[in-house]
Amino acid sequence: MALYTGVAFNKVDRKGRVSVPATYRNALAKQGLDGIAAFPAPHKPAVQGSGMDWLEKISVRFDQTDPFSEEFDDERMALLSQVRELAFDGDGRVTLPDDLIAYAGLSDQAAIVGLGKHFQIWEPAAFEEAQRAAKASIGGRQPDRPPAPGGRG
Amino acid sequence: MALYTGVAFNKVDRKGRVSVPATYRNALAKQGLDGIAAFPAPHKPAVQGSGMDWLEKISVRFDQTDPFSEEFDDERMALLSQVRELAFDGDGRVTLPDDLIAYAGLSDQAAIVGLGKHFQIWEPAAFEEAQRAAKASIGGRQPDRPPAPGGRG
DNA sequence: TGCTATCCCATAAAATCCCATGCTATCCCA
DNA sequence: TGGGATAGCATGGGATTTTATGGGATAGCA
Repeated sequence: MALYTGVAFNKVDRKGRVSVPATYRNALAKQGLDGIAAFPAPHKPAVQGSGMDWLEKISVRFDQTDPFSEEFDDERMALLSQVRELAFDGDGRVTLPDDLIAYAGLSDQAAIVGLGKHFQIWEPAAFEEAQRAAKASIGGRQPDRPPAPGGRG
Repeated sequence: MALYTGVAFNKVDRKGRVSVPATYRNALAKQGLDGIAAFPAPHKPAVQGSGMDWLEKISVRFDQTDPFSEEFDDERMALLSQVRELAFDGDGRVTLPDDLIAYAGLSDQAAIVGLGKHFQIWEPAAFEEAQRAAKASIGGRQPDRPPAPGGRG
């Protein structure tokens, strides 16, 4: 299984398009996926992304009860109604919907942050701040500059 | 496998027609279906829609229960007897019957809400409220960390 | 013949595709 | 090992195609 790592600072153009780092795309392509699933990251002002395989895993869980059970109704609606399936254009970009752009506070640049099995898209300044806070909270020594996505470190 | 996700706010015109989002139509078309199955959503003031696959699936589930049990009899009748097949017109719209419009309280706008294997058609304000409630009820639980079945973490 | 449901066409807006351009990293060869 | 050639990537913008939507024409039915 591929892991998303590193950070890329890419442009958000006037049409709301963002290049997904090639390393991510390659990882997704190996799974036969030609796009990503995106939704508002819980608790964070960011867009969370992953492969559609993740989405299918989620949905299976929702279908385990009888059709009249209300057990998962809330989760289904809270989650699935906010998920967007974004296909790559011919050049490996996705177009972010307006509501997700607004949720993450994006303007013309985006930090695409690898987090293992998923990744997040941040407004760069907000990301720097969140990263600073994260480093402080773990207290360890960290490199000043994050490695490029999928980089050799 | 295709999943219905995201929300579309579409018009309900004076003839009761609603555009089904193109992404949904494509998914339905793969099932060889040129329309949707629609019925009152259980427990919710909304129209529930799906392809035939979903109906077959729940039908099977009904049949797996103890044949002498009356547990699902009422529900089965309530649901399956109310299912209507709504065909697409040439432009990918369906005409909602008056009783379903009334049941969902629709006027001139509809929120078409993806819920995985099925979707629902809501009056927009009612949907916003339901979504807010749903989010609140699950808190910020991470989607990859499902609650134990039957439990509310 | 009046009403309703279905089909068909027109249009504006939006999403998608396609190509061109620098730039950078990689490869190849002397 | 230097340096040019090559391929891959991020980006911009325009052309094209799809969508969503409104309205009218047509056909079916009571």
